[in-house]
Amino acid sequence: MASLKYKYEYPHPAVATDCAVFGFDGQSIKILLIRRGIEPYKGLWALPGGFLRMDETTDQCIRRELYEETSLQPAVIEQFGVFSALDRDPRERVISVSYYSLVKKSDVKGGDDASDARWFALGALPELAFDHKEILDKALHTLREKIHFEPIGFDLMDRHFTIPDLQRLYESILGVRFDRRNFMKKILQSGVISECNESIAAPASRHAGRTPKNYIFNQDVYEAMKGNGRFKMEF
Amino acid sequence: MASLKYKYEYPHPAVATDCAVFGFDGQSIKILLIRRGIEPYKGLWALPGGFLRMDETTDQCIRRELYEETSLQPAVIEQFGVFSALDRDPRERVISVSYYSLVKKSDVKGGDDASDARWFALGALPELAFDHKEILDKALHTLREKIHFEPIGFDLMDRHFTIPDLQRLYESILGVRFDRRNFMKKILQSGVISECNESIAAPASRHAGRTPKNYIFNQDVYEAMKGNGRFKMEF
DNA sequence: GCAAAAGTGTTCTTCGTACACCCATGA
DNA sequence: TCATGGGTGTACGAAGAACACTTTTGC
Repeated sequence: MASLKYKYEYPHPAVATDCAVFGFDGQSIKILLIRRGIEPYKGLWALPGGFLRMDETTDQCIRRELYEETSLQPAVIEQFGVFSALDRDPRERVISVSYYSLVKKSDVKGGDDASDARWFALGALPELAFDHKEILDKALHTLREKIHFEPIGFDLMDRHFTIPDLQRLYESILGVRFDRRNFMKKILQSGVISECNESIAAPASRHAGRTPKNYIFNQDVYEAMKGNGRFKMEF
Repeated sequence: MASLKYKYEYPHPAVATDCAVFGFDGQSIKILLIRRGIEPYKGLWALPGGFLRMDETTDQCIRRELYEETSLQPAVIEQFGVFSALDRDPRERVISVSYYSLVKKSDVKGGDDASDARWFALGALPELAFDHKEILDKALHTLREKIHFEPIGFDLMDRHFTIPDLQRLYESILGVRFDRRNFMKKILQSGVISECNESIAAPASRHAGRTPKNYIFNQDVYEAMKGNGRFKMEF
């Protein structure tokens, strides 16, 4: 048996971080899961994450674990909840500090082909280890609340994107349909995106229909809005 | 020295909970703080809270600590963040799972006269122990975000209240002033409050002016709104 | 040429906002 | 009686919602 060399006057729980990584493939929102290679729950899928070290904050911990397990270094990682049920891990008492992350398709090159990491559609989730289904549900709920008031859609798409893609992203996250004309009018009026005339490498093969225009997100315009008025993306 | 009888294979941090308790006295929003009787930071003021036990979740922990330290059993306690800086506690590595709570003046009878617990106005805060100023700032930020879309004002007031009181509460939390007529029109139109003709015990001594009407919050109306439309209290 | 998807403008309604006067109460 | 604060309604402008046809593209 391993040596028990860390000693405390009072009992301490273990602390771990977990992260629900969201991605968008042009059609619908996806979740990145990792297949567990060890017990407990060996063979089941789980959120990336791992135990906190003494020389790192929880933010640093989840970034390190994400990089180790998926090669991702996402721009956006937000902490949204803590899970502390007594029996959530059969090995010992573990507190999970939970995060969600938004990644662009173009960032994923590394982690995507790892055989033990895969993207899953929300409607086709496998059975998850631990209480990770509960964590994922809360992450999704938080994301849905947040998308109304922060331009998080752009964190999920490439720098150049089309308005129909953006609309599909919103529709996929919120599970509703919008009127194309009103969506376009609203997002354009807000000023946070502008047309982009550079020719883009891959026009992304589609099946039929007119070729949509490309746009870019104006981070600076949004930053200015935060102070004065308020960015809203409700329908 | 105390015996170190709890042993682990890997190092574990301690886990504690802290809670920013908000109350409203009819004029402005207040915070409940506790004076520390022991080192570290002895004599300074701190948020109520304490260490997690192995037989309780963090939610149970903060409720227990609140009751022990302030005799409060608040209806509303929400977890909003985790603080994990390496040096936030000089004794050992401590992760703080942080909550805010909303209490009614009428609930406070117990904890209010405890000599080591006091309400402070936001503009007159004493020096706080640990990183509790940072925790409080984030709690306040969360509260400000939330008040736009959830009727949390009613959790801070007695069951019977007046519209001017409610307006002062919103103004105090958000730090702005509203037009009386528009405020009243909006809150009445929403349907979540209705006039209450029962005579109320103490009309709350005021200095001058017409006696305001009493209203009550319709929880059921609000619950119905959550599904269909959306409760908004923006100005 | 046909099906699928994208671009474009107008009308109507709803909501937000600005604004002034009278009334009840306590000092 | 005067000062303080509460109650009430209207008019204007901005934003949201509903709505149809034409254009481009792949098959």
